[in-house]
Amino acid sequence: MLDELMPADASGQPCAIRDVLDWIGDQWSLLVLATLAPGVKRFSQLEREIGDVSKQMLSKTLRRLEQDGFVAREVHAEVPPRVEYRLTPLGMSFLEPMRGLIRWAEANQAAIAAARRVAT
Amino acid sequence: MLDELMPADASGQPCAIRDVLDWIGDQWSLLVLATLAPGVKRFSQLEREIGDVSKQMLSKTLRRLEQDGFVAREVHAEVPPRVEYRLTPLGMSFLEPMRGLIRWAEANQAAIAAARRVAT
DNA sequence: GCGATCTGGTCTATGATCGAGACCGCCGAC
DNA sequence: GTCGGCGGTCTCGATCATAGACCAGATCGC
Repeated sequence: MLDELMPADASGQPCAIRDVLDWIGDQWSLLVLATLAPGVKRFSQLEREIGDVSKQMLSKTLRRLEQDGFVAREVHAEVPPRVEYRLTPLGMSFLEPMRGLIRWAEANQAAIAAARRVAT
Repeated sequence: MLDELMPADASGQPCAIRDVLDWIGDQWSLLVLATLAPGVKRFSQLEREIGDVSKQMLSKTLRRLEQDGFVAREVHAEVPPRVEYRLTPLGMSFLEPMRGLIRWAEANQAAIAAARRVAT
């Protein structure tokens, strides 16, 4: 598993780690996914909840997540316009392993903060 | 867990997801960690195995991972110089949840590739 | 002796990327 | 009429990554 990380090794398969990093390895995707976890949200709601994301990056991130099938976008033709984003089943299934990562992060936050302080 | 993602919410705690993203959310950290998983490696060995990382980014990434306590750096005063990198226990423990993510990636690679193709 | 080579990096020039904030059309409230 | 909310897009600098040249120190072939 871990040995399959060449850009594209002899077997020609594109390497899962690299793919997952391509999909969600940027600054915001994970945050958006996590913010969307509790349920349907609107654009400005995401903007507010995440707090320090620019509209541009939020828009871009959402479009990419939509393209990759992690979130679904639903436009309601009202005034003012209402656009809702929700996790697809794929997006939800992705949250599963993510939870493991977050749990780890919570458990080891202190250890890393300590390591960082000690570092010369 | 997932609802704790504000930049720094009322409770003042720095939000685990954001932290984990700060630590390993960049393009190369995860790849380096995974490459280092099988055991001790030298700088140029990492460079070769990862393949498309620049020396600069590899150097920078390694220094950050070292600072954060994920990898240990050992310099042998020989000629030519030899520098070895290895995972610390913290780094190894991090690989645990990562494996879940990689498994997910492998299982869902096809689904995402499909979603991407369908995307208008 | 004399250059080539190996190592683990750093430095520099150049291009990609990102964030802040202005701007947009639409409409209802004031 | 003009102010605001909505869901974005556009433009402008600042930041960031990438490729590739360069470095010291020692050893190797010749």
